[in-house]
Parts: sequence; structure tokens; C-alpha cells
Amino acid sequence: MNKPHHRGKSQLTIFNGLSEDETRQLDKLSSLISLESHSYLFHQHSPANAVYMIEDGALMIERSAANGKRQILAFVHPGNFIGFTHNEYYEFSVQTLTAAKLTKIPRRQFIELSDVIPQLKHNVRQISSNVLAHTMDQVFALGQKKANERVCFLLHQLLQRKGEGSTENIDLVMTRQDIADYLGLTIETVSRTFAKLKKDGIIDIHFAHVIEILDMQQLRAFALAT
Amino acid sequence: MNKPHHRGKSQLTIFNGLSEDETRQLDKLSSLISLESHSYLFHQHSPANAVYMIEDGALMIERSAANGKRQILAFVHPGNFIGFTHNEYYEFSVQTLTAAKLTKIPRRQFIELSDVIPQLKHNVRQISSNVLAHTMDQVFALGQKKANERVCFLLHQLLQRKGEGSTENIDLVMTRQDIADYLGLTIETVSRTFAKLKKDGIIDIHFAHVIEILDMQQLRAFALAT
DNA sequence: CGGGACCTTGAAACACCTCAAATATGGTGG
DNA sequence: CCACCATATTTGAGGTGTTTCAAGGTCCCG
Repeated sequence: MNKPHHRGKSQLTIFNGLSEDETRQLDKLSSLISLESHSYLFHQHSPANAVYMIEDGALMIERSAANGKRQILAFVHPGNFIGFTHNEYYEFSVQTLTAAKLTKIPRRQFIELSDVIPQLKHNVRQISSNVLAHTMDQVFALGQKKANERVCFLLHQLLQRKGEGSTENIDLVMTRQDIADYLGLTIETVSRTFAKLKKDGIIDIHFAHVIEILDMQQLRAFALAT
Repeated sequence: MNKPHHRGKSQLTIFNGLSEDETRQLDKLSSLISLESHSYLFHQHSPANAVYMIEDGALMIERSAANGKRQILAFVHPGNFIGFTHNEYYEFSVQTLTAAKLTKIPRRQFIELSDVIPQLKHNVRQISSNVLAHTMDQVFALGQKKANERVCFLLHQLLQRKGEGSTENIDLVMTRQDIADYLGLTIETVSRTFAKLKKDGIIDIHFAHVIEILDMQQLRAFALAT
């Protein structure tokens, strides 16, 4: 494929620090795929045949249970690397929140390549460490934080993947239900918590999906509380 | 070191499938350390200089916050491999629940060795996958399960590391507070939940720390609920 | 046998959930 | 471009599970 890969500002991607030749080797394995909004990239328990890098759009990683309960494990964005595992089957599903474009790389071949390109191996390890760290953060949030702290935790995460920029607006591409399933709350509690944060002057809600941070200091205090 | 390594029945350890020579190479890097009960192996944010394999005893992985809140990330047992990271600093503390013996291996040298021994590399990857899977299970439990389901979730986990044996007794080496901090509950809720499970005939409580499973089917139903 | 730490139990408060209804939003066809 | 519709969000009222605060009981170890 010849399309340029997404490269975030200072964000870590699998392409970081690769030589042109190494990048070419990866490119030879790659294909670009497009997905519609609210479609599945793959499902839990399906064979883990490929890894993906997000070029454009937003997706969420989810785990569902027989009784219909659903836990969102992460919201992912351009530059993120997903589907990497050493198990035979995926342990979660990945669903698009918007139309999306992804680079697809056969998993076996990707692993073989990462075994011979030290920089690529290093990147993969770094990303894997970050994924685990992110998941541990979520455990802490779900185990120890109150509803308002959890919502701020999410807003803070969404802010961080933009630059350390000013009090920008946050565009929430996910529904309240998605947020609830990420934070272990109900949709009503999420909605009420947003309302309370607005009343307290910490955020403003321009539209349901456009949030402005008014008091960054307080937001961070809630987000990092505990 | 010449002490034999712990090898669980079918449990995956870093030593799985290594040749005698490869095992010897690891042994040359290893030292055996002993820790008293309720002492720290290392603290969050300290330099990640070594990885460890548990030979004997029980420990817990914890993450603490400034305000005193604490989240237990895992209870670990003989055969488990801990401290492996590609970050410069540990992201959690490890504390002993009992007196413990561990094999200590310098992290840098361990990583170098795992780069040249395919089987060791494979084992490390497998273990890392398991750690992430375990953490995702915990996210699901904390986000979606009720108190009784969470307690059964823990009991079920503790049962699994013994054989698929019969209705054995479980020896809880951790305190009710540790359990509470693992499951995102309070100590009183944990205590009341145990009482309720006993009243419902699902478990029996011989001593506070010796639990017998009476109704395995119901326990699993609760543990895996959702 | 005594003392401290841990565990259990009770009662009341509270955060969050459930159920229900009203309102807002965003996409679509006329 | 607007009106309409389906869907998503907000808000209200009441219920429930979990927490908080407090007291009593149990266990273990010296």
C-alpha cells in the first residue's frame, strides 16, 4: 500500500523511528481497509488473524457477556494499534464509532517482522506496556472512583490525546451509553453527572456531544483523585 | 542458584519447555531471595531493575494513591512471574501476604536472554497475554458485577489455580480489607456478602479464612455472570 | 489469660440504579 | 431548507445496594 500512515505528533505508533526500508517492509504486508460507522472490525473469540493501525476515525474495544452486559475497555483513535495478541483468538470485539480507515497487517507476518526489526519490536513492547498501564488505570477508576471522578477521568483521557492544548472543546463521538459502559455506570448517572459538572462550572455542554472544559484544574483533580 | 524452580502442574511459567542448557543460562542470572510476611518486594515508581518468579508464598500487586485509596490488581502465587515491564519504573507495588521466596533475575539481562531463546520469548509473551487478560477480566468484574458476583469471581479465581479438584477448601491468606480493595468494595460489604453466600448454602465458612465451596455450580454462575 | 488486630453485625445515610416520561438531537425525505 | 421521525439525552421520583459509622465478637499470639 502506498497511502501515508497516520503519524501523531509525539504519539507512539508502531512506525516510530523506523528506517525507510523497514517502513517499506511493513507496507508490503499492509492493506488499507474502510469500515462504516457502527460496524465491527472483528468479534470476540474470532481467530486473531490480523493486527490493525487506525488511520482515521474512532472505534471502541468492547467485551460483551451472554446476559447482554457490556464493558467498554477503551476508545481508540488514529495512531492506535489494536488487535495485537499472542492468543489464537481475540479476547474482545472492536466496533467503529464513526466511519474509519485502518491499516491491516497479517498477525503472523507482523510478529515475524517484529522479531527481526529491533526498533519495531521495541515499539510493540512499548505499546503493549501502555495498553496494560491503561487497563490498570481503568481498574483503579472502576474500583475506587466515584461517578463524577470517573467522568472526569474519561474527559481527561480524551483531552490527553490532543495536545496539551488549551481549554479546547471535546467532541464526544460516543453515546452516553458507551460512556456508561466504559465507566461502569448507567446512562442516567452519566447524564446527571455531566449536568452536575456543568452546574458546578467545571464544564460547559454546548451540545450533548460537545463539551468545553472550563475549570481544567478541578477536572484534573477529579480525574486523578485517588 | 541450584534450588529447583517451582513448577506448577499445568501452569505456565517462564521455564516451560526450556532445555537443560537454557534453564542453566537462566539459573546463572538468578538469585533466591526471601521476604518476611507483609514486607514490600518493591514499590510503585521505583526503578524496574529485576523480574521475579515466585517460588513460595503469596503476594499481592497493589496500586496506591495519595489520598490513601488502594487498588489490589492481583493476588499472586508460586509459579507466577512478576515485575516484567518495558518501562523504566514499576507501575505498582508488590507486597507479601506471607513469608515468601522468590527467584530474582536482573531485568536487562532477562530481556536479552529472552531475545535469544525462542522458547523463553514465547513463554514471556504468553504470560504477558495472560496478565492483560486477567486485568481485563477485573475491569469487567468491577464495571459490571454486583458484590456477590465479585466475591464469587475472586473465589473462582482462587479455585482455578488449584487443580480442577473437587469441592476443596480455600485458604484465604489475604484479609477482608485486601479482598475489598481487590473487588472495589468495602470491608463490611465483603463480610456481609460472605455471610449471605453462607446463608444461601453456596459456601461454608469454617474460620474466617477457610472457605468451603458447597455449591460449585452456583458459584461459577455468579463468578461468570455477565 | 490478656490484648490488639481482624471480622461481623446493626442502623442509618447516601450514591447510584430503575422505571417512566419529557425533551433534545440529528438524519432524511419531501 | 424545513418538517418529521427515530433515536438519544435529560430529568424526575422512588427503590436498592453499598457505604458509613458504630459497637460487639472472635481469633491469634505473646
